[in-house]
Amino acid sequence: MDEQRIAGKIEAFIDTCRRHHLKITPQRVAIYRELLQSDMHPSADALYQIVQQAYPNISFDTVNRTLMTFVNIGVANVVEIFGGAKRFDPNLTDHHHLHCIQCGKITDFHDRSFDQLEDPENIPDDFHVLGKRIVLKGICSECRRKRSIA
Amino acid sequence: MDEQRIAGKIEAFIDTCRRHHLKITPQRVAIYRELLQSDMHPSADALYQIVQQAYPNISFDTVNRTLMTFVNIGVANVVEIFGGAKRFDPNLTDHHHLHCIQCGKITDFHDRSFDQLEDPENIPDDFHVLGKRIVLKGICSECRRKRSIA
DNA sequence: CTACTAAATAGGAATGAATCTTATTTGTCA
DNA sequence: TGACAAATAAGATTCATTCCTATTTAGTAG
Ligand SMILES: [Mn+2]
Ligand SMILES: [Mn+2]
Ligand SMILES: [Zn+2]
Ligand SMILES: [Zn+2]
Repeated sequence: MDEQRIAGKIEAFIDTCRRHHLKITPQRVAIYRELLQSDMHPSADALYQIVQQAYPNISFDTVNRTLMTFVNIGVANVVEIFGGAKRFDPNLTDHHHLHCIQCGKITDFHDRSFDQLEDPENIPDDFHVLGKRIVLKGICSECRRKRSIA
Repeated sequence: MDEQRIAGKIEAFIDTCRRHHLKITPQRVAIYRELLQSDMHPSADALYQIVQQAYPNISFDTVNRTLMTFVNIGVANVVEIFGGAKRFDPNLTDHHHLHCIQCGKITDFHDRSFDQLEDPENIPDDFHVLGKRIVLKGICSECRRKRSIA
């Protein structure tokens, strides 16, 4: 993502914060920026390690709390995992995930036909669907290579 | 699931254990039986509470370790979650999940057209797909009712 | 610009989930 | 039946998350 686009996203983020009467703190903006720049669906701790480089005495709690705030105001999501630490995603567009069961890497993929799937008929008719995601479990290229060597 | 069907499943389970050179312990069978009987995708702790009634001095570690063994030998799966404790699923058939973001309940649904979806074209061609699941996030009927009251 | 106030932060304690360690018990098989 | 590797119970440890509280700060009104 180029710096132009990031700047725009951060503008919009700041607007959203204002709408929710949240203060624009340097920590919040830094965390949001690093989340945007990362394409790996980082955990709170992974992001903490990164943000810490610029803010040496930021606390883990601030990173974690802030990420959950992002989820609450709708600028990020927690993604589906199979255990371990929560992983965060700033990509709000319709998309889906590849999940490497070997190394835990989570990769985006886009697919119009998946996005356009109708909600199924045979679900309890009083379940109110808010979002849909396809998760593909498998082995990523890197792990495949390592495997074929081993 | 009727007792007939459960008995059959347990037979098959015992065979699988033998094939993997795993001992048939009363704990293993009890944990597997309770997992089968539960349709709520229980956590290790939830299952521990249940199995404990019949085996008062079973340990949590045994339940947890045993569930992970089930995953390893392919008689159960860890299902996709958005944080919190792992949830286990003995249903190996092609199916998908409704996820209540309010109460955390995970409900099965079956849908032929979802099962039959082709793997998408535009994924890294060296990602080896092992399984596909659709997750619908939303609000379940109970939580909807509670909400409309509140 | 200054002062005020509610919100946010840092840092550490507490809780929850999963795993590890070790002594003991128990299936399995000869 | 006896030997032995595997499995278990119980508690300790590690990792993830949330809570607590004193301090700092963004936003705002004067
Ligand atoms: Mn994503
Ligand atoms: Mn299921
Ligand atoms: Zn991988
Ligand atoms: Zn619910």
